Amino acid sequence: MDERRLSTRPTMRDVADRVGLSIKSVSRVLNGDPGVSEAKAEHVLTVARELGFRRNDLARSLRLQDRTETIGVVVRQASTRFYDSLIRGIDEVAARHGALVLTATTQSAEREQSAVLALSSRRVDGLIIVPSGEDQSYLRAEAAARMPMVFVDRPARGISADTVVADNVAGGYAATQHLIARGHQRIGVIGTRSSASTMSERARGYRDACREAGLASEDLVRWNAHGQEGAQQACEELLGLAHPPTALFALNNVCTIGAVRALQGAQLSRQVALIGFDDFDTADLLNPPVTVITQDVEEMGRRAAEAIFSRIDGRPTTSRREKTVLPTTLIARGSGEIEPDRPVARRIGA
Amino acid sequence: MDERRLSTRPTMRDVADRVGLSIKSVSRVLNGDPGVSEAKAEHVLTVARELGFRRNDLARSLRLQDRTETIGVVVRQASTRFYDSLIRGIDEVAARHGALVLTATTQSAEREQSAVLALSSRRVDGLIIVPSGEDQSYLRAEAAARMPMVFVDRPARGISADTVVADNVAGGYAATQHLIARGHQRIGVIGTRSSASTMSERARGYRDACREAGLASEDLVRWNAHGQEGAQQACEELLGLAHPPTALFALNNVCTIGAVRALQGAQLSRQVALIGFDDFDTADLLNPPVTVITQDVEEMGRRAAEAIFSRIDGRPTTSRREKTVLPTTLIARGSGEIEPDRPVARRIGA
DNA sequence: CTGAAAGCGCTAACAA
DNA sequence: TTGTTAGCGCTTTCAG
Repeated sequence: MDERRLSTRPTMRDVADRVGLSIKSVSRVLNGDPGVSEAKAEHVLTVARELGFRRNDLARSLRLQDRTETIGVVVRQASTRFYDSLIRGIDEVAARHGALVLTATTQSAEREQSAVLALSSRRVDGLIIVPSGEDQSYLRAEAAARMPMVFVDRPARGISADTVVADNVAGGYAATQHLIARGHQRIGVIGTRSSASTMSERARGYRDACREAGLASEDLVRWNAHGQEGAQQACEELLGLAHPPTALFALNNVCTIGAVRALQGAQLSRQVALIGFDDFDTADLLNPPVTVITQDVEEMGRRAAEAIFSRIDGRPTTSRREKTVLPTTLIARGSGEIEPDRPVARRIGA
Repeated sequence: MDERRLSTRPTMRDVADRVGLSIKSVSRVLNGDPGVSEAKAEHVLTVARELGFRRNDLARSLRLQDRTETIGVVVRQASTRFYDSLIRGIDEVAARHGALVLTATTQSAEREQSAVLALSSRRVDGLIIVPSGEDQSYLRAEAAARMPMVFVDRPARGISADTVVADNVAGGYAATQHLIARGHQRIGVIGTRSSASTMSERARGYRDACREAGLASEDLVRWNAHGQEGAQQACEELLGLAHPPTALFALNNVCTIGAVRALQGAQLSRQVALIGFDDFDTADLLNPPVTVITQDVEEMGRRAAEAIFSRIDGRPTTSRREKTVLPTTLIARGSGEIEPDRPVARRIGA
């Protein structure tokens, strides 16, 4: 109705003046504190609504000594499915605790630090971080101040903190085992950065399984397959070897899709088996349907959030760091069950 | 090194005391303001680092009258690809403006309001909202206070504000036209909520094209196909009709994947054409590859962010509402080019 | 039931 | 170059 001067938002002062009460009484009403007569409380509420009052949580949190009822999440935007499920899990728990979840996404590992520190400066009550940078020692001050924080997917480096991860080694082992059991002797691996712990652990599981079966492995591992194109190229290179692998193990989502692309593109005389780490929406719709190792990312989010809130609520022996390792599961859909040297059927259509 | 008492984070006061300077000088140094001798500045920086000082941005923003250098984004977690690209576009622009992008995701339309208002109470400088609720009039107070806000994907209801949307009608029209041009006379449509403007507009485009071609349309539209399962069922129902459609138009991502599932599952004697609204990662890997209508979601994010910042920076004639409509593009991959009554080729493999 | 005063951590305005 | 004072909007004593 009335044209306010210029983006000045009403304060409790304004409401109090309009109602003819003290600012404190207004505060009480607006926070549902007892000790204000029904009639006056009603009036305050009405006026607050008329004025479009929104409590300034900056001021409130400042006064409340850094309780912002907010937890910050920092993720690098890459494997989308991972992010989605993670947030879903976190949200579920945070909602129960009445906290707002604020996510900052970073497009590159370099920006991780600034995003995290920005959140810290805004005094979030806790931090859930999917580390993408090489080193998290920049969080030492927060650790010293006992800010609750949990690292998800990979452990932090340069600092000790709670961690929630999948059992990547076991997942890599299971995938490889699955292929070996079907007779594969040459299994190619496509991964992004060998420096990322998730990647290196999945590869370790692969190597363990190969060693146990008495197979060579190292010469069939291709790192630095970045993006779908990179993964596709790495696969094509593997498939072009004089003595090519009969099966592939893609260490993440993006690599898997790149591999599918490579396999569909190449005119191969033999079908090549494929197992991918991490599930994706259309995995069962591809031809052949893609066998994957899944991790329960939503559960990772839930566990991470629970860890945060138990620290926030100051659960007893708070100083010990906890590392939660969640199991992985193999979902057989077809691509991982292809046997070595199985001839390719005729293509559909044209 | 030293064990702080209990999660009390150091303030400028602490730094000042340690250095033997006034709090104001510390403030100057920490904000890169001029007027402090090189030597003392150096000392301040060192001590601040030792203490693990992080400026309290709650206090800073409070003092600075609601400039938090933060913009809030509210999305409902549903079509993941949409969200990802949107944030990427927003981040790009926000980074140029030195602002932090904080995203609150809601798992249901009902929580949209509380997430938005929580952000508003935290005094973000601007709000980018992908509305999922039916009514946004709860934002009247923010509008009155001239808080910069932009609605993306759908316009707001109950309030007038800047909007960035795709040309959904044109997209729906193009998809339908494309099918009609290939001889289809019965085109089925699968959508979620007819109350969502995106959905209804895409359907309008469909109807326009049908009418122009003199085709009946209404009896082949199926609403309330929620989730992949719902979409799949709706498709199966359409395909089971006595006089089934020869082509399908899926109004969003999820519907498209559900449709693919239905088409793969059904043992049809004739191939059915399919066009989906909105692209997805593996669309070109499916069999047949899926023809889609794409919208440039990243650009939507960029435009939205630019609109926000131009309001924040108080660009002149600020009071007019702007509606940006971005074009859509049809990407032909195969599924949309199938002609009516084309027999199904033999399936690969088993 | 109601209110006055103090202060959370910071910065702008104004001295010195 | 440096420091003092006041106050952002709120909540917590502690009095009326």
